[in-house]
Amino acid sequence: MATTPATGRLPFDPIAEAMRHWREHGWGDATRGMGVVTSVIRAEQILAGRAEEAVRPFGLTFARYEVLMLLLFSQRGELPLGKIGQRLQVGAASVTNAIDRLERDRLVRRRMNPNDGRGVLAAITKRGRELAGEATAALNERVFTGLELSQADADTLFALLGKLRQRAGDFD
Amino acid sequence: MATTPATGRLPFDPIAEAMRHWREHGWGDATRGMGVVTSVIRAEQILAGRAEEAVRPFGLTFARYEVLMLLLFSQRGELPLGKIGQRLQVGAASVTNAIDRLERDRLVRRRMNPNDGRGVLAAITKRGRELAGEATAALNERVFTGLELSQADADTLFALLGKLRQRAGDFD
DNA sequence: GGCATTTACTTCGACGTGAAAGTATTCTGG
DNA sequence: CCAGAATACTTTCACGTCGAAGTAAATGCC
Repeated sequence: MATTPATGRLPFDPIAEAMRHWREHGWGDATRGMGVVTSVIRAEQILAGRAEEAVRPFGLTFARYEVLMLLLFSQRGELPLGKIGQRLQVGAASVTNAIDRLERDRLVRRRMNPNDGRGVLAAITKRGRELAGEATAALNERVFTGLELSQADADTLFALLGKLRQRAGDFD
Repeated sequence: MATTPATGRLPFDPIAEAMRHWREHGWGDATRGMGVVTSVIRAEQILAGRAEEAVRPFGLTFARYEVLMLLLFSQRGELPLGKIGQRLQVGAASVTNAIDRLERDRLVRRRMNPNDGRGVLAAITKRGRELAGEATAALNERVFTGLELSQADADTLFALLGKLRQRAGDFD
């Protein structure tokens, strides 16, 4: 009848396997980078999947949740769409899309930007604030706490990813 | 006229900023996890974006490239679709989709599985092998080498992500 | 002031992905 | 041997994302 999304777990590490192939083909100098990139991608699949799952009961996606939190934390509870894209590092089209759906669910309202005739402000609603709070509680409890890494490992991982992000030109 | 995808870089780390908010709201025990999860997601955006870019000139996406490499490395140059999903950890629908497009571009051919009437084998073609080789050269040169991390940092990062993946039940 | 350029969004199309449901085939327990 | 369950794919739908192109308003520069 119905099929589940993810398949079963493997008896070996597919990334280690790929690295073996890389070496065998004489691409040794790229092996480390390949392993890192592939690992980041796979870790993201796992963690993002959990986040998505935690937030789904609230009718949210993680992308929309992020927009909501950004607005929640903003001083006036509203931001120009462009700023949102900048902060979340997604293209303008993605922001338009997210705001469309948040507005459909009355979690956000679009407003003309009084200081810029081209601009649009997304303003979080009361409902939006409430839902953001509930979704955060779920995320904190079901995903952010209880990661399968010691605090020291988590700190190291965070630091290394920060280094990578910064050097990649993400901020600063 | 046309707008570029990503916006400019920020003068501060948006993740550090979010962590500050988390602490202010009394969610201190989830702050570390939030930082790690968010960092992994953001790092993936950066690295996957580069990989996608490197592979695009060959008419490939990274997802399809991965399928191609899996077939290239397989002993007979062909695998049942189910195995592919298992190895890449994606759902059956995604595999069907990827194979559809690879077949459209004649990089892969579908074959009935002689040992299982329900099954389908994806077999890489000569063109597929050639393109996979070229795309790999581009990836190795433009993405996998020259990561902005020292070898030691890269090794640590790889090890930590491996620990995370394994404990999350990815393999083993 | 007035025209070219830039900026802020929106729209459209292509793509990958998960969820859910459908079909065909193989396996299993009695 | 056969009915029910599990498998292997496919299909459809919702969604997020990028790339490209379009519109409208603000800026810049003579």
